[in-house]
This record gives sequence, C-alpha cells and structure tokens, in this order.
Amino acid sequence: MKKGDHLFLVDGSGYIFRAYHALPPLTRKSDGLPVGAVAGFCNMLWKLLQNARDTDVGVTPTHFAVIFDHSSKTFRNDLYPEYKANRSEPPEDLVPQFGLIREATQAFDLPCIEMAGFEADDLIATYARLASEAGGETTIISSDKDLMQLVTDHVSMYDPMKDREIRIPEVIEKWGVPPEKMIDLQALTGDSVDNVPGVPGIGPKTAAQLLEEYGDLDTLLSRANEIKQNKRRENLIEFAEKARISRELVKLRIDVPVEHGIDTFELAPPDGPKLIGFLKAMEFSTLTRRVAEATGAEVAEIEAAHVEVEAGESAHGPDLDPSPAESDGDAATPAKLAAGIAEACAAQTFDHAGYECIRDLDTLKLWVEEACETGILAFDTETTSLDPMQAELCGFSLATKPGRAAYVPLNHKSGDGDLLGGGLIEDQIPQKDALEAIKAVMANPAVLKIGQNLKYDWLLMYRLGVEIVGVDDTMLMSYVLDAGTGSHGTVSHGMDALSERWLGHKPIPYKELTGTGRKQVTFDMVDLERATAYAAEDADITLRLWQVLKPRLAAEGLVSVYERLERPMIPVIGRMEHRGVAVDRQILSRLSGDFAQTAAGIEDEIYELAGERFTIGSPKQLGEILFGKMGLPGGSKTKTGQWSTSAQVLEDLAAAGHELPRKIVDWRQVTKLKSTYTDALPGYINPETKRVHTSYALASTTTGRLSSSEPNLQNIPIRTAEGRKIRTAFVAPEGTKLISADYSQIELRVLAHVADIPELKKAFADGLDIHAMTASEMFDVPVEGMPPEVRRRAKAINFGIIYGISAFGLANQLGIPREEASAYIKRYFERFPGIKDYMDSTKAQAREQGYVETVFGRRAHYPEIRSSNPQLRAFNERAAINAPIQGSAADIIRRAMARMEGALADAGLEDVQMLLQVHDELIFEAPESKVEKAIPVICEVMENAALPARALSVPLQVEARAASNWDEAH
DNA sequence: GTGGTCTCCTA
DNA sequence: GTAGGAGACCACA
Repeated sequence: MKKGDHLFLVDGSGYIFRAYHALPPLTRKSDGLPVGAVAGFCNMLWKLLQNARDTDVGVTPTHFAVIFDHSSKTFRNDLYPEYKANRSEPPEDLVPQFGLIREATQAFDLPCIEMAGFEADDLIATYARLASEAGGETTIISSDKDLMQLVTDHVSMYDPMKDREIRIPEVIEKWGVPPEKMIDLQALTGDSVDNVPGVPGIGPKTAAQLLEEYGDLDTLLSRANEIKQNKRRENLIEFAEKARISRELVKLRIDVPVEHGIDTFELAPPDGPKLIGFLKAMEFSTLTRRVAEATGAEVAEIEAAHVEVEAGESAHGPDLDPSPAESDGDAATPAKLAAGIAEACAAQTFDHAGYECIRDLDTLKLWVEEACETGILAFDTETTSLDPMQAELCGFSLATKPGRAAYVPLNHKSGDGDLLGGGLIEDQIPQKDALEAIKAVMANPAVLKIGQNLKYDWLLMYRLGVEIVGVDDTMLMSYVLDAGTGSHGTVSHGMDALSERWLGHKPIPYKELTGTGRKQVTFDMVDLERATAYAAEDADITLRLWQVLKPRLAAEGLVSVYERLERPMIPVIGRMEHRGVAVDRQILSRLSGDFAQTAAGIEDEIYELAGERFTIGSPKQLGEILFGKMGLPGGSKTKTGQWSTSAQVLEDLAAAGHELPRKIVDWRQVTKLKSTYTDALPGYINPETKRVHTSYALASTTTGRLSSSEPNLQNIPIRTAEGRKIRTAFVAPEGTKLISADYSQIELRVLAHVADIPELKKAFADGLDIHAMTASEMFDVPVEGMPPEVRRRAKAINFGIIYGISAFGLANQLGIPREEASAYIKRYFERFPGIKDYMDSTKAQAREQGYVETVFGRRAHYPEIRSSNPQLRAFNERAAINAPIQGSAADIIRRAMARMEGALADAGLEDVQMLLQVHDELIFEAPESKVEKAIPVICEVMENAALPARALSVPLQVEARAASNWDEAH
C-alpha cells in the first residue's frame, strides 16, 4: 500500500444486523430460506465495487476487505465480565445468514477477516492505522458510532444505507464532540445495548457539554467536585471507576496482531462466474443479471454449469439446509435452531415485579430509544372495548427483550370516589404526549413492532392518528404454522394458549383484574400495580412467542406464506374495517316493518292450521305439533333424537300436499331475514362514523379464508328476491358508487389447475359454460339446447367435487337415490380420470404428512385423517380434498387485496376504497367520476393476482359492476 | 349469564 | 359433500 491508495473496510457484522432490521424481509423462493440481509449485503458490495471501476463516480477503492466479529467472547469480557451480557440471541431467521454472508464475501473474491478474541471494530481500527501509516486513505463502511473515534483527515466512514459520508464535521454535528473525544463521550454515556455502564444520568448532550468544559474524561473526573448539579456531581464521583472501565471498553485496539497484511487486500477484478454462481444459488435474479451484464455476456453462458455445482453444494451445506427432515450430525439447521430456541424459551421464567410502570415522558422516550437500538418492540394496547372502532385507550405496554417490559398507563381512574368512579389517577402521561412520543418509532419500518392479533392494536392506533409500519404478528405466525392441528382444527392461536404451549407459562387471567358479569369493570379501573403486571406481561409474552415462532417459519419453509399472505393483510384489512360501509337505516326499518307484517299474517294461518298457539320458533314444540298432534310422517331425526324440522323435511312434506309445513318454511324465511338482518344490522351502525364496521378474522379458518363477524357481512342474503332486498340497504354515499368485482368460478378454475384436467382447462381457456360442458361430457348431450335440469345436475356434481364428493351428499343435494348419485360420480371419474388421481393423492398426502398445501404453500392440517373412526376419517378426507382448492382461491384474493391499494394509487385512484371481501368478491366505494377508470384496474389486479409467484394454467376471470347499492352492483 | 342444539344465511 | 357466523330456544348454573 502506498500514498494515494484507498482502503475500504466493510463492517460485515454491523452491516448484517442493520440490514436485517432495515430491509424488507426476503426469502429464497424455492425453499423459504431467509436471505434479506444477504441480499442487501451483496447489493451493497456490488455497488461499492462498481464505483471502483467507474472512476468518475464516488471514491475508488484499491484495497478492500470485509471484517467480521469472530465470536462473542473478547478481551473486553476479561475487563468487564458483563460486557454485552444482556445482548439477546440474534433473531433466528438471521442466524443462517451469518454463514451466507461470509460465503458471499468469498464469492466476491474479497478477503474475509476475523480473529478470535477481537471484535471487528478492533480489526478495523488496526487496519485503518496501518493504512494511514502507509500514506493511504481509509473508508469504513459502517455507521456505527463505536467506530467514529477512528475518523481523521485520512479515515472517513460511509453509511451504505443512507448513502452518506461521515467525516469530522459530521461527527461533531451528530455528537457535539470531535472524533478523538468520542471515546470519552461514550465512556460517560455508556451503552445499554452492549451493557457498557457509563455514568447514570449522563446522555450524549450532557457528556458533550462536560467534555467541552473540562477537556477530557480524566480532567472531568478529577474535578468532578466542581459540578453544580447535585445528582450529576454525586454520580460522577460515585461512578468514576465505571466510567474509566467504560473507556477501556469503548476504546478500540489499534494494535491487534493481524495475520493478513494490508497489501493482501489489493482489489482484483471480480470472478464473474464464481459470483454469478453464488447469486444464482441465492436466487437474486436482478443482481445476477446486473453482474452478468457488467462482466460480459459469455460469462452468462458458462455460468449455468458452474451454478449447478454451487447450488448443489450449498444445498447440502449446513447453513443452507432448510428442511427439518434430512439433517445429519450437529449441523445448525434452521429446524434445529428453531427447536433449540423453543426449548430455551420454554425454560425462561417470568418476573412480574421486574416490569416497569412508565409515568413520565422522559422514561418513555428512553424506552423508545432502546427500541430503536434493538430494532424490536413488542407492543400491546389495553382498552375499554373489544371493538377497536369504539374502544378507548387505557394504556399500552412495550417490551424490548425477554423480561424487559413496561406498561404506560394513560387514562386509569381511581377506583374509589363518587359514582362516576373517581377521577384520573395522577402522574400519567397525557395520551396526546405519549402518542406523540411513540409516533416516529411506530412509523419506522426499521423497528419491528411485534403484536399478538396486531390488527386490533393497528386499527385502534390508526384511529388515534398513529400509523404502525413494520409489523409482525405472533397470532398469524401460529396460524401459518399450525392451522388445523388439534382435533377438529380446535387449536387456538390466542395468546394464552400460545403462551402455555410454547412458554409453559399461564398468563394472568384478564378476568382476575376486571372481574366478571355485573361487577366487571373496564381496564382503566384496574389499579396500576396489577395493570402493569398484566399488561407488561402480555408484551413480554408476545416478544417471547415471536422468538419461538419466527424461527419456526424459516425452519418449516413457511416464511413466504407468512410474508406474502398474512402480514400484508394487517394494514389492508385494518383500513377496510376502519372505512366501514354505509348502511341505510330507513331502508332496513321499512323492510323490518314489511317482514313483521308478513310474519304476523303467516302466524295467524299457522295457529289456524295447527289448531292452537305455540312457539313456532321452537323446533321441539313444532315437532310435537307436526309429527305428534297432526301425525305427519316424520322424516329424519336429529342426533339428540328429536324430530328434524329442517327446511328439507318441511319442503318434502309441502310437496306431498301438506299446507302447514309450507307456512312454517315461509315464516322461518321472513323471521330469519328480520331478526338476523333488518333488526340486527342497525345496531352495528357506529354512532360516530354512521357506518357499519365488520371485523375480519385473519386466523380463524383452516383453509386460509377470512371470516367476518359483528356483523357477519359475508352472509348477506342474495338467493331469494325477499332476501336480496336487504342488499339494497348497503349504499354508496352521495356522489359515489359501489363497485362489486367477483371472480367467476375461481374454485373450479383452481381445481382444473391443481388436478390438471385438460378438458376443464380448455373449457376455461375458451370461455365456455363450464357446467354445460361437464354435462355434455357426462351425459353425451350437446350443449346446444341442453335441458336446464341436466345442467343443474352437472353443476351440483362440479360443486360436489370441490367439496370432496360422497354419494350420500350428492344424492341429498339432488334428491336422487344414492345408487344414482354413485353412478354419476363413477361416470365423472371415468370422464375426468385426473380428478380421481388428484383426490387419491391429496388424501395420501394428508395421511402421510398430516397436512395438505395450497398452490402458494399454505398448509392445512388434518391429523384426524388417520382416525380409526370411519366417519371422522371420511370427513377429514373430504376436508383435505377441499382445502387446497378453497385455500388456493383464498390465497389468490389475499394477494389481490395486498396489491390493490398500491395499484389504485399508481393509477391516481387513491380515493377508490376497498371496503369488503366476500371470499371471491371485493366491494369498493368510488367517486362516481372514478368508476370507469377504477374497474379495469381492479379487474387487472384480481385476474393477475397469482403472478408472479405462480402461473396458473387457467385464466382467472373477474366481473365488475358499479351501482348505487350492493344489490344492483352485484 | 353460559353453553349446546337447531336452523339458516353466504361463498 | 367444503368453509364460516348468528339468532332463537332451552336447559343448566
């Protein structure tokens, strides 16, 4: 190395952590291996090296090395055993990336330097000194404050994330002291992340001011008795020794006996094929292309064979093996790491007394700062209601690492006092101030906010003007991992169940604080000590669950399911619920009146026919009248031995000429419409927004569908003319329209794709009537002039297939003998043998591995498919056949929803708002002037929703329409 | 008040 | 035959 040369030193270890938290998570498509930090690292190296070639841009390195920490134990631990002692394990989807980043460095043909007993920072300091002594310049690729002490006229730093150079003026600007005083400054402030003690009560501002006044640490400590502020003086005297130790801890060693001389770092031209081989193995397509372009086209041609070897080798390497099954030895596979983490977490204990109750703004700000440093923040709100659209905030809790959690009470009231329950407890941070203090960290995607059922907290905070960006949800992780496990899919993804299962810890029951029944109080009435124990524990548990579940995602290859299909739904569904839908109270009220009148008329006729008054709505009483008193031929019995009075039974009796059963059916229809819809819906109109805000459950179904409740807007009537009237009450406000866009036959299309049925695929490709085509194939009837009854039967069979057909079910549906239904199914399987194959292989898969998968890799578990109970087994087989079809369709519309807002915004349609989802349909509200432009955008997003992840072999078709109410729009 | 049963609304 | 949620009734506490 000589004068004019320029050494680049990349702080590899620092970069990994920073990239992991700052960059969007990324997984290798083929197996879900987490590679986000590796991707960032490769992109950065490539950019830096490009500058080396293009001499017009940026600084040109002549020497280049990447420096890593070797292990956690260094000479600093001998100085101060607690050094870095409170540092938690790295996130588990980061762990496999450590090895990969070293491999990446080697693929770039760059020196990969590390040394036992020393941190990367010490090596960097030593090399920077050596370079300066040789007359060269040094750029340290890092933004770590610990390295800023090294900055001189010839040593600068470069923050690759912010594309910013850090020289002497930048250090002074940021810290208030020049680089050479950084060591003293850090000695005073300490570092909570690395557990450097420092002097309590002294932050960067105070430290800079003191150093300005006294010059350096030794002078300051020796003259500490001159300090005016009592507390500060006492601390400086008491903790002088801690400050001196801290100085030794933060001072970097410039005399490490390095093994590799600086001259060995000389930059050579990149080995294109080697690098491309690695990048291809990582599946970084964009960068692979760039590198291929930059290194010449022919390199791209020879690369194929080379990559094959690299990919093959790496697939067996310990750091790359993502499969839990076939690992050998003590290799640190993601699965083993996940299991280890789970075991360690289950062994940890909980200390309620260790939780903090935050009652002043400064303390809250310290916690926020800490979260910014760790990049991780478990978050939970405590409120007065389960409805996030009506709830008032009582307080919120935070956790930054296991056992370190706090509750921030905001609106707690004292339990005693007058009838109103006393006033606000003193020393609570005003809500406005607290929200202001956390707003930035909540919006910062580099700090991961971890929640349990975070959609609730997201929506509540959104209502209060705080948007949360950068989220993880332990409930959704559990759902992705374990949907359907447990008998009848009874496994709960609720926090209490997860805590007991994974942490072996039973949380404080909510009811223990608030009581139950008439005496139940809202959370803001709970005293702060118990509220803190409960609320902080929730955040603590959430954080620990995250530590267990996140690595499992990688270990089980489910990262992309979580990232693509679950996590994006939190803000999307959150906004949909927040918008709600306009419902016309007058229309419902008028319909209620109409239904009441109709019902009253029918009731009179029923009493007349029955010869007495009775409770028509009681199946028990009704059964006694029909099958006892009137002696009608009873159909089936229910499982409790009662006569069934189901619509089917009553219809059959009506068809046989009996008058009363018909009246009962009619009465049931109108009373159902009245009680469930026209009477109930107005009660859900939010008094503030005047709209109805349903709640979508993201983790309630085994297949991946959403469910809707309070009210359920996914079962609004449509089949009968009377029922449809209810849809006219769902309206578009003045000046807007409702747009309804629904997938045509999406499940049959998915079936055609997954079972690979050429006839079905062709029919869809040609835009034919699929049920008529099926009928034509099965019954040898031409599509032209086909009797409706024939088509109806084919349609029932098609649906039956999706539901995991049985002769019994089909016979019931069509009202034909079981033998006939059986013959239909046989015929169907003969005409479409692929269907039978699909069903058999799906059942076999479910039996062997316990779950089936959607096209996008979502799993649905059916453990009971191995049951010896034939009924239970058959039920699970049908469900297992259905799940990939229903679930893939659910995945597709989720993908469409995740992309919709962005696509609309890109088209200048941000005021077109997605309101509702009904499994294969999306409902939007749009300004009238935007309708025409919005419809094609919506259809485009929905029809292409499977891409680019999967190319379906069948086109998806969407029909969309706009009108002023839901009935006309659909 | 809570939970089970029956019935019925949707995709 | 799949996947859901909800209201009414009724027996139990």
